[in-house]
Amino acid sequence: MKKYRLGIEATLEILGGKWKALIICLLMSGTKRTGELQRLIPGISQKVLVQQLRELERDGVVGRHEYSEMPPKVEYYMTEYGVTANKIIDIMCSWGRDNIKIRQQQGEDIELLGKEQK
Amino acid sequence: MKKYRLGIEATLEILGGKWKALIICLLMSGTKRTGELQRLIPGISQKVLVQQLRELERDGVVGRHEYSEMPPKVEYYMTEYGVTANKIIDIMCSWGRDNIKIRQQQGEDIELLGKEQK
DNA sequence: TTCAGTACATACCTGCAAGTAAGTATTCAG
DNA sequence: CTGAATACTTACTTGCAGGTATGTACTGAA
Repeated sequence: MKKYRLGIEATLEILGGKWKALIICLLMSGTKRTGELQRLIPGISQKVLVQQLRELERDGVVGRHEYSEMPPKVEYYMTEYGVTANKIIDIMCSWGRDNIKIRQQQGEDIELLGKEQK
Repeated sequence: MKKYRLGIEATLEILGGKWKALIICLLMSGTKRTGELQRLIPGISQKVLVQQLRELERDGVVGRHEYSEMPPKVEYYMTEYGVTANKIIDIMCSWGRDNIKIRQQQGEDIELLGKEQK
């Protein structure tokens, strides 16, 4: 019997992996192929990418569509349920961005890459 | 130079520790002493509690007030900045609770302890 | 003079998420 | 029949968050 003390624990299990939020952000803007994700996330290894995608799939957040073609082609997309996480991701992103700004103003040597919209 | 790809990474660094969200939830409802927190979080070790509190303090989320009394007395509380995380914590909690409910309906052997309000 | 209460620190250990590197399967193009 | 392209496995290694156990400092009560 698995026990949670707070709902947030379940949330962190699903979205708290090192790369999961990033993967979700990318899939939010549309279906992506495996190799595409890999190119969009420099630094992640293939093993870990597949692993995180499998976990997100298991948790019902992303879907996987395998075309029976050769060479292989697999696409990942947000499920209907996964899209409900949108609000969380957005809030966490904007709070984090604010936090980074504050720390920059305090002279910390940090940077937010890319221009996240909003 | 520390680099972030998305704001959410900074958020997870601050709120993503194993016990941090729980600590914040408890402090949301008022100032607490060290020992009090320890009693409210069965399972956490003293070392880790202190460690997480220090990190939250370093990140400006909680404040620490030390009374110069004997025996020692220390109190922790949410800072003005920390309170801005309220919305995140709430959303993550409610999304997680929904997730747990769904999984229970699917017959998974999990449970949400305590009766979180709302 | 020993113990209880409080809030730590310090040293050491462990498990698991993540990283590295190499192998598998399939088909078509040349 | 070799190599490229794609999407994976599998085996091994590493780093570090978190856990365990014990020590320190201070004072008043018994």
